[in-house]
Amino acid sequence: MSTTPIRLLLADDHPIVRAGLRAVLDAEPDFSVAGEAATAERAVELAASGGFDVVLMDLQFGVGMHGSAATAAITARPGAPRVLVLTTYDTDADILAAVEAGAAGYLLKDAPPQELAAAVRTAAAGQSALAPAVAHRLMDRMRTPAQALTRRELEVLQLVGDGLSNQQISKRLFLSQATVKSHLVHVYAKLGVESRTAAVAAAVARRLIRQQG
Amino acid sequence: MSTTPIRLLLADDHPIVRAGLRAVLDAEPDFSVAGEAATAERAVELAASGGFDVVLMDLQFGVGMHGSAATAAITARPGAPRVLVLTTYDTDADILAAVEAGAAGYLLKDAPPQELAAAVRTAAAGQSALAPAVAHRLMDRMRTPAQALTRRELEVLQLVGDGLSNQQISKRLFLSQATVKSHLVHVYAKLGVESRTAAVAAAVARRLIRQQG
DNA sequence: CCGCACATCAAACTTTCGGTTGACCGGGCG
DNA sequence: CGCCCGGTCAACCGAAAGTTTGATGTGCGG
Repeated sequence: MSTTPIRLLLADDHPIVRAGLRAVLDAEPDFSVAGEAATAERAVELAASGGFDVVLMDLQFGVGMHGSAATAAITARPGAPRVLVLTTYDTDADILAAVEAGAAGYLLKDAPPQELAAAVRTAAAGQSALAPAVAHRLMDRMRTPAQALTRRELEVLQLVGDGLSNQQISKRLFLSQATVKSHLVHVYAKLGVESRTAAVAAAVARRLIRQQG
Repeated sequence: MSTTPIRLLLADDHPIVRAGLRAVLDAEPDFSVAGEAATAERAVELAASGGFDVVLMDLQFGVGMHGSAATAAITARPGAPRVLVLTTYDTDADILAAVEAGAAGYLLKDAPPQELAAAVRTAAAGQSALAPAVAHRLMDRMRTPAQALTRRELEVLQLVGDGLSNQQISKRLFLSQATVKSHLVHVYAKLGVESRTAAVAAAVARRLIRQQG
């Protein structure tokens, strides 16, 4: 083992979660929590200033930059620390965004502490660390490609989420109702649901569309 | 100050959050974390066995009983500990359910530690502890009772937002479809919409219900 | 005690949505 | 070039959602 501890940066908007991570990780002799950030912007700033080996990054911050954007900003720099995403949701959109942003791992917050510590060591060693459940979801996606919604399908789905009827959507987009239905049928198939409200719920959960707020 | 510490029970499905709460609260000289529960069921069990003054209760557990149900179960017993709800969302549906279940307070997880400690002391003293943002929402509701949704209506609407059909909702809540429709008709009238998706969109915009994410 | 709000249910009705089938067109690619 | 995919549309039918009317029970406050 190395003689210098692994220096960690904790990025989460919840003080309670930061305290929990600090308590759990500082208990490990080879770890050293060297900084905390309550916003994604602050995490990018601190990571750029150097002095960290691994960043533990939340995805959903109350306000401001999203964790995946921060991850991309951090990993884009040469000699950047490894970023380990630690979040509550294991949705496809979140996982893919994190992986594409260059995350070295993806863990769920309900993971037991020893699993978390192991993942940090794996990431520090330059390897990938995916939670079993997350790895499983990625495998699923690979097995069934063509899950991605087309631009037009997302456009229709967004309007459904805004509360419009097929009639209203068809007028808004200068389409026939038949076309709107056609798009929605494809959306239902891709999302694995069978109603418009379920499609919206699934799409919001996967961050495919935005919900006002 | 009293000579005996306030004994706490932490109920949250995330080990990290429990560790964080423990770290933050054990630092207070007059607090003593006397137990942890990873499920709502376990929290009810432990609370019933006695030995706690205040329960810190999360609302969303990954599986099993909901936090508001657990709160109701705990506060229903004579000599029960005070329950302080500590969650991520400040929607009407969650807040009303918690308050009606007998919660002594409602805090958000992004609250600073000292606010949390203060709320625990307030709850232990037998008073109500509401986060400022939450208190404000409750005030708003009182001021405009006309279009306020009843608890039952919110409950139905939340399930609609989760993508369930009337049939599924009726089974989930042990109602007839007629009753579900009846509630929705009232919801539509109060929100000024005329479809379920529009109702969900309006409710999310007004933060009446929670949309995952 | 009476009224009112809330929650519950029933039945019949209209409208919208969901699912299917089939079709046309334009563009990208082997 | 021929093929497939994305986007467009039509007609149809059954299922679900939404509308209307009306009714019952319960609890709370004037």
